[in-house]
Amino acid sequence: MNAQLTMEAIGELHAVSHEPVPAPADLLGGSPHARGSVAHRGSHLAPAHPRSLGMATLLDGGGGDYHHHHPRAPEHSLAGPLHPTMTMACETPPGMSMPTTYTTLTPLQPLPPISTVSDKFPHHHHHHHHHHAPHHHQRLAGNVSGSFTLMRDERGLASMNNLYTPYHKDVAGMGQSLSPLSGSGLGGIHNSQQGLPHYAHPGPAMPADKMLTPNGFEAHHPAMLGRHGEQHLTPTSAGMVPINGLPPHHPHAHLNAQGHGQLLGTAREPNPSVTGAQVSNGSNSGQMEEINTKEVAQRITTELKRYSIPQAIFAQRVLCRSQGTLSDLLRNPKPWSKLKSGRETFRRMWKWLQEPEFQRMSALRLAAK
DNA sequence: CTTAATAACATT
DNA sequence: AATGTTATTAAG
Repeated sequence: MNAQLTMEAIGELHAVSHEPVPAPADLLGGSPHARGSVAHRGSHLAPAHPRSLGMATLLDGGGGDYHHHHPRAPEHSLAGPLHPTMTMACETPPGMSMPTTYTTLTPLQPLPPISTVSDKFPHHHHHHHHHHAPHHHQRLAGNVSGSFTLMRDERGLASMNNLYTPYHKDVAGMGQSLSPLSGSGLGGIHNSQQGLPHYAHPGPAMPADKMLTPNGFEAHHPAMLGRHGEQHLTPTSAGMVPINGLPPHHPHAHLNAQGHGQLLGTAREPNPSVTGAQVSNGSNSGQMEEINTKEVAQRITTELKRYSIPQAIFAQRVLCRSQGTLSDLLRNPKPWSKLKSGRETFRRMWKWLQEPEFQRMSALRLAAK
């Protein structure tokens, strides 16, 4: 049964087929969604070309064939012990046993640069206290590797290999660059190349599958406002494996310095130059200051599409909300300042974005319906 | 703010 | 045509 449960849970995520490739420029074929009118989401078109990702390489280890334990647990039996870090869904599964965690510290690779930092899992999300003063806290990149090291076999991960495959509307078009985006006016993101995501390597430099998958190691996001140290997480991705020669190479164009004062609420500030924008923020998992809801919304949307995760699923498992809510939030994110209780929802989204692949997936397959 | 229900569109 | 997703809207 477990198997089934598990599968069911992860069943949500089927095949994945996306690529960091900056799509051609489909620019949402136009989803004008005229409110109150017919003809809404017109068409997402732009059938992406599914490609085999190397994501599997990430942590496929646990093909997900061995399930034992959990004699009971009828509904949500969370087949996998997650870290206390992540915010589990709303309901706390009764039989939550975490000791089972086989913290398989995969040795991964003996990264050269890493040797000192030894291990230390900076996995202390949650906990809003102790902040490090803005001193020179130069964290070695190595530290990062250590953090990822703690990824343990997640059978659920297997799902990553093949995620959903429902809509292929294509996602690459938007990219997380967040352009001007205007809450309600323009809505014209025609910036075709706006993408330039971290993996903006449209070039012909990918014979087979050089850049693995996005691994979602987006360590930094511009969505946060307020001050944050800058932690250059160089996600060497534990599972990155020696496939490409230059994994952590993100040609970010960090600029975007807005942030302070007003959280572009109505977003009427077309800041095209802010395209890439990523800087500030980074290590604040416990409590974030202001979250650029707009950004987060966009990002979430992108990621969801990237992995073909239906809003319903994400909303329910990660946000503990309904699909409609999420849809609305994503479409009309209100400025953090104006949010009251909705903040939590956004927090979760933000948090999710911060999570590494593993956790993200785990969260998704938490309670199976 | 959120849910739940539903219409509209997309995909297979 | 069937199934799946998202956008919308009314109600709590």
